[in-house]
Amino acid sequence: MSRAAKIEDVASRAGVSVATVSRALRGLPHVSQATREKVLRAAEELDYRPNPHAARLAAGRSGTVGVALPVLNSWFYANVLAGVEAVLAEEALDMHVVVVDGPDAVERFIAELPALSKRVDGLVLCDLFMPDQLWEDLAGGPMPVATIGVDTGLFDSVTIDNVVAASDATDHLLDLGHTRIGLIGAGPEAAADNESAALRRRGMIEALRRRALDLPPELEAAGSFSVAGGKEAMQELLGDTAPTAVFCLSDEMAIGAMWAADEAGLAVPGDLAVVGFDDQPVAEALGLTTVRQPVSIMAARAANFVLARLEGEEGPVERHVMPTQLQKRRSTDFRHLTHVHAHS
Amino acid sequence: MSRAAKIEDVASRAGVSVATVSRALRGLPHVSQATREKVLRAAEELDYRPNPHAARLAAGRSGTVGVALPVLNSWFYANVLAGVEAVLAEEALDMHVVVVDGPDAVERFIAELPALSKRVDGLVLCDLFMPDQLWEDLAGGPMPVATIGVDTGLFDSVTIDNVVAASDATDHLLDLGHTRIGLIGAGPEAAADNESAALRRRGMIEALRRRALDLPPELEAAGSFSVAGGKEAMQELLGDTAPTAVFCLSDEMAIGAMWAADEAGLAVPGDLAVVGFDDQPVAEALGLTTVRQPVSIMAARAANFVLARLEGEEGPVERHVMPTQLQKRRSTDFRHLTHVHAHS
DNA sequence: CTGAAAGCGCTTACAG
DNA sequence: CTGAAAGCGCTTACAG
Repeated sequence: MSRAAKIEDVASRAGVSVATVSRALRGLPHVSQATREKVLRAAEELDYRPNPHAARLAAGRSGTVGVALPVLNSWFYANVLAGVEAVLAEEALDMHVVVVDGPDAVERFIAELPALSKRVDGLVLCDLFMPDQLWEDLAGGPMPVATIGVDTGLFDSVTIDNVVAASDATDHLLDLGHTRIGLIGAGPEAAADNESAALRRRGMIEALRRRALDLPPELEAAGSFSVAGGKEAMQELLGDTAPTAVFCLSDEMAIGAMWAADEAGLAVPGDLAVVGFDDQPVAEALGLTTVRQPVSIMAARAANFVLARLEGEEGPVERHVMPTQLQKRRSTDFRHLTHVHAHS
Repeated sequence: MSRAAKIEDVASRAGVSVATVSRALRGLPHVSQATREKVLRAAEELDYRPNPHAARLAAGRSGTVGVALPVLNSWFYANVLAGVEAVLAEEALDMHVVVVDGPDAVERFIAELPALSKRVDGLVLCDLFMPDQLWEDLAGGPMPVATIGVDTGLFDSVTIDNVVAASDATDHLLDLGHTRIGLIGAGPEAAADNESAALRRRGMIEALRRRALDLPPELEAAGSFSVAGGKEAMQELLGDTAPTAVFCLSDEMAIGAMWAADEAGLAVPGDLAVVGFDDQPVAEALGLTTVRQPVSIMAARAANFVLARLEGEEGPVERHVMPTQLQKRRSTDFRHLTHVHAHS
């Protein structure tokens, strides 16, 4: 009802100076037990809440960690955000979300970095791709940074081995006897703005090469990382030169591909085997074979890297490569394939 | 390289006072064109970025809107967050995310409201349920608030008509000839912490009553709003008293229910018709009949309500009830049903 | 239109 | 262990 209490009110009520209140409330040393209790009581009685802006201005720290990611509403990034948020909430740190969607947004992000550095103490950057020079500029700055999905060698990072993950997935399809395998999610030009996609493409091509196969242009289709994007890409791939299997760079895309197959009257896996990427819960429900990556753990680890640096950790750059696992399910099940072959 | 410029540096470089710099940079009136340009140039040359903490402390405004939601990584809430974020980013406002998961977290949220009110100018509260008294306390405060999924009558709100949505879904199943219809997502005790679920349950019961049917306990199963939760709930419902149709309170749950049905050797919709809620993209891909709600629009509208109040809008409380639409798809397709009947 | 000055509410050396 | 005082970097009446 009355105006909010400020530190001065607490000080006078406790009969001490504001400096002492500040120390006592933040749990700093050099405060006698008796004084501390007196202060805590006064603060309690006044329902005192420190003004964060004043504290941040005075201390030169924001108690905030920034998180940059391309979108908020895909399964993968929503889980990244949730993972980071959980860690920060535990430490009573604020989270500052920045959505960096597309090349223009990256430019804006870069331009606003000096401003951003005034409002966050550290940064988690997820799947943000920018020129080397800018990474180095960032590294020259004072802010601890951890990256997810990108490994610059300059910052603590948590990634997966996209090449291995993709070649595992491809090997699985090859082992099932497929020779015409399509790729949905990355075209030959993927690289600048989506390094992960480029690496997965490379892993796939390497696996094909080992069996003397290649990835002709008519078996590749890019598209947005969504159900609709996957569907459209699959439709592009259908026709005379249709593959017998597709590797999709996200589960959403894989579901879209299965949808397109269904509409075209193709059975999965009989006429078309499908592999996804991520292993979101829906994938298991649908029997979708997919590459599992431990999203929450990756996000939490990146957040913890930043926290450790904020606490003064000085060690060398940590570059964690997390394991992925191919989850083999119905969408590539050879038994189904056999079954279908019996039909034809 | 050198230390970051502050407003004083800009002032002296432009040859004006800091007050003038402040006005010029924020586009306030009463600054001559010539002066403004001089200031802008100086700011540009020094790559000046205002310190947000100082500005917020001095102005008593945070330029930040808070968003509270139960989780970040479900489809629905991820889209709520994305919708709010898009609106705020457009206005160059910061977003402060607060995850309020479960009753304990609600208590903590309430306890921290005084602190929160110092760091945000307004609040979007999504599916937050608390005692009437606390809503009134909030309404007594200075902060503009908009609610999503809750209509207290005290704040601008955007909701759907859960009763109608659920009875539409139920009517659809009844029209198809189902008489044993299960409910997944809300038990008889749902209410305190999940009003939407309680309302949907009521809508279902009303639709059943109109046909002289009821909802016996063995046809209800609560569970977490996830694929796994839906699966478990469905498994509970299977057995001697299994329903021929289920209404699930989220698409994730519906997908889990279909999964359980599949594992039990039941065909959808032949042996079990399934209806979901939300209409996420995957639902269409799977042919899942579901209630569509316009999530992004709801989120954006709530955010805009808060913005309008922040800009001084004084009108009466806005209570928007958004339309929902039942999307009829394969998972309840009567033709399939007929087809199956022919078999038996 | 412009400036001098007070003030926003904290934290942090510096003394004692 | 504790306090007085300066300072963090802005905004905003108040004058002119």
